[in-house]
Amino acid sequence: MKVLRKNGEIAEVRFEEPEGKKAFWHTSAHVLAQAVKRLYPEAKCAIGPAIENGFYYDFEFDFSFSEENLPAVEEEMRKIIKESLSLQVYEKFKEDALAYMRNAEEPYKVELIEALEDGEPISFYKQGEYEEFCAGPHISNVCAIKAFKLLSVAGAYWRGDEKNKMLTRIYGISFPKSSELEEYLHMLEEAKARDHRKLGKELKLFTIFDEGPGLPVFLPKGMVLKNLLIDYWRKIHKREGYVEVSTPIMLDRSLWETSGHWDYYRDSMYALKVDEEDYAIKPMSCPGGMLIYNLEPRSYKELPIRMGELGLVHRNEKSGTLHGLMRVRSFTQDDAHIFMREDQVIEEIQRVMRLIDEVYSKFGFPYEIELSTRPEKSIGSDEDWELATKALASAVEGLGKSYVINEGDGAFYGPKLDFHLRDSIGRTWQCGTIQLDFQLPQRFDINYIGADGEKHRPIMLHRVVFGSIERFIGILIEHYAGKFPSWIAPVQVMILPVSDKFNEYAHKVLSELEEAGIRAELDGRNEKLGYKIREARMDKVPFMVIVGENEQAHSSVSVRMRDAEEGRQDLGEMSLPELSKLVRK
RNA sequence: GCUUCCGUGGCUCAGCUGGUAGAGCAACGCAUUCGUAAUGCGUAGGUCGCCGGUUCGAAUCCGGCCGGGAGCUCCA
Repeated sequence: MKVLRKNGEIAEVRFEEPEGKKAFWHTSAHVLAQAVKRLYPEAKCAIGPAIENGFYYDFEFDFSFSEENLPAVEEEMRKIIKESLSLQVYEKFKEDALAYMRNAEEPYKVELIEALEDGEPISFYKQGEYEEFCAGPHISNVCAIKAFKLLSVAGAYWRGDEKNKMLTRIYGISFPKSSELEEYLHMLEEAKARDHRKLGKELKLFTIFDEGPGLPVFLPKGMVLKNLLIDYWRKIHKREGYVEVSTPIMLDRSLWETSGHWDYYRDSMYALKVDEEDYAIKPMSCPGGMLIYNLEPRSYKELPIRMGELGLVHRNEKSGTLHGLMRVRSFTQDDAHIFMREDQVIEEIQRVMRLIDEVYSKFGFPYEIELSTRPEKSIGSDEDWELATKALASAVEGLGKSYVINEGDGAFYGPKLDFHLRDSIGRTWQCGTIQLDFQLPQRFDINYIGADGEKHRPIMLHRVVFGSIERFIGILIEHYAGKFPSWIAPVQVMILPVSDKFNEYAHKVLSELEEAGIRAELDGRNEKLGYKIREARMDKVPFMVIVGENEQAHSSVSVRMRDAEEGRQDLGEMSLPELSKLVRK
C-alpha cells in the first residue's frame, strides 16, 4: 500500500491493493478510540493495534470502565461508521507532533512520540475530528466496517510492564459482512462448548477443590484416561531403550542450591522447614536424576543412559495464571534425562524428535518447532551456549524439519526446542520440549570413564513428550470435544438392556466384554431405551450395545455408534467377538 | 500478583429499585417392562461462598477475605 505524503498537508489515502485484515482491524480500533473520545473526552488513549483475531485499544479512564459501558461505545461507533468518514494521512515533524499531543493532553502518545528518532517525519491519520499519530496501514473509509462487536474489557499494563500503570483494554472484532461476524461468534461458542473445564465436569473426569487452587483432582473416569496415557507412554519408552526411575517429591534444600534452582526459581518453589531441616518440594525432577547417575561410576560403553521419570512436580504459580488443567500448581511431567557422549548428541536429539512426532501423530496433532535461545537470566559460558544451540539446530535441520527461533526464551541452564501442537480448532499449545544442559553435569560433577581411561563430562538432555500429563489431557478433551477415540475412552461400551427383563443376559455380555479387556458398563436402570441412549450419548461413550429379546435368543448384541460413520449409526446385530474387534479398531 | 466481572439446593439457572428463597434436570419412592436422543405421579434437598457493617428487616446495599471467569504480567 502506498500513501501520498505531503509534509504538513493532508492527502487522501490511496490503496493499490484490497485492504488486508490488519488494516481493517486497525481502522476499527481507531473508530473505537474515536467513539470513546466522543463519549468520554477525559479518557487518555494509549495504543490500539490489530491482533491475530480482531483489535484492541488501551485507554486510561478516570472512572471504572466495565462491560456495562460497552453498548454505549458500540452505539457511538455505529454512528461514526454511518458518517462514512474517509481516512486521511499527513506528516508532522516530531516537535509539531509532540506539541499536538501535549495540547490534546495525551500523555501516552507524547511518551511514544518522544521515543521516536529525531528528524523523521511522523505520519498522522485522521478521520473526521479524530486524529492520531500512527504508522498505518488503514482502509480508506470507515463505512467498510459493516459488522463489529466489542467482546471484552480487561486490564493491561502500559507497555506490557507490570511495574507500570494498568490501563483498560477493550477488545473487539469486525468484518466487512455481518455474516462473517455471525460465523466468528458461532466459532467462539463452539470453542466454549468444548472447554475442558466444562467437559471435565460433565464427563466427571477431574475437578479442582476450592481448598487446593491449581491442584487438579482426578476422578475415576479421568484416572482411567490418565493411566491409559501412561501405559502408552511406558510402552513406547521401553521400546526406545528408556529405564524408569522415581525420585522423592521433596529433597533437602542444599540439593536445590547445588542445582541452581534455589537461586533462580525460589519464588515459585514450595519450601518447608521441619525440625530445623530445610526441604524444598521439587519443581522439576532433574536433580534427583543427577544423584541417581552419580550412584556408581559410569563407563562410556553404557552411554547413552535414557532415564525416564513420571515426576509429580509443584510450582507456586501466581493465582491469576491458573487455568483448569492447562496451567496448574501440581502436575506430572513425563520427564526423561539422557546422559550421553558428545558424539551421540545429534542422534539422541533426533531420536526424541521422532518419538514426539510419533506421539503427536497418534492423536492427529500437527505441530510447530521453536528453538529458544539464551535468556538474560542464565548460567554458563558463551561457548557452551553457542555449542548447545548449534547442536539443536543441526539436529532439526538433519531431519529436514523447519523451525522458528524464539530469541531469549531458553531455560536458565540451556537452550531448548519447543514443540507447539495445534488442536482441532487451530489453537496452539506448548507440550514437548528438548533441552540441552551443559550446566547440571558441571554443578553435580557427573562424569564417565572414557575409552582412554580418563574422566569425561557427559552431556545431558532434558525432554518431555506430553509435557504435563494434566495439560495434555486438557488439550485432548478440547481437541476431541470429549469424544475420545475408543482406545482412550474411559468407557468404551455401554450396555443397554431394552428392559430389566434382560438384565441377566446383559450381565453375561458385560462379563464377556470385560474378559476380553474391554472397558464396558451396564445401564441396568428401569428406564426406557431412548432415555438410556440419550444419557450414553451425553457421556460420549463410543459404542452403545442394545440387548433385548432378539439378542438374547441369538447370543448377539445390537450396536449403535456414538459417531455416525458413513452415515451409519445403527450397525445392527453382531456377535461379541465382532464387537470386540470393532472396539479395538 | 494486577484490572475487571462473578459466587443462590449435586448440575443449569430465575429471584426489578432490601420485606427472611423458586424452576428444570439429577437423587429417592411408587407405578410402568418398554427396541435406538427424555414414561407418569410423588418425596426430599438451600443458615443464598465466608466474616463483619448499614438497617426495624439483607440473597439483594457497603467493606474485608476465600474461590472462579476474562485479560495483563509470568510460565525452569
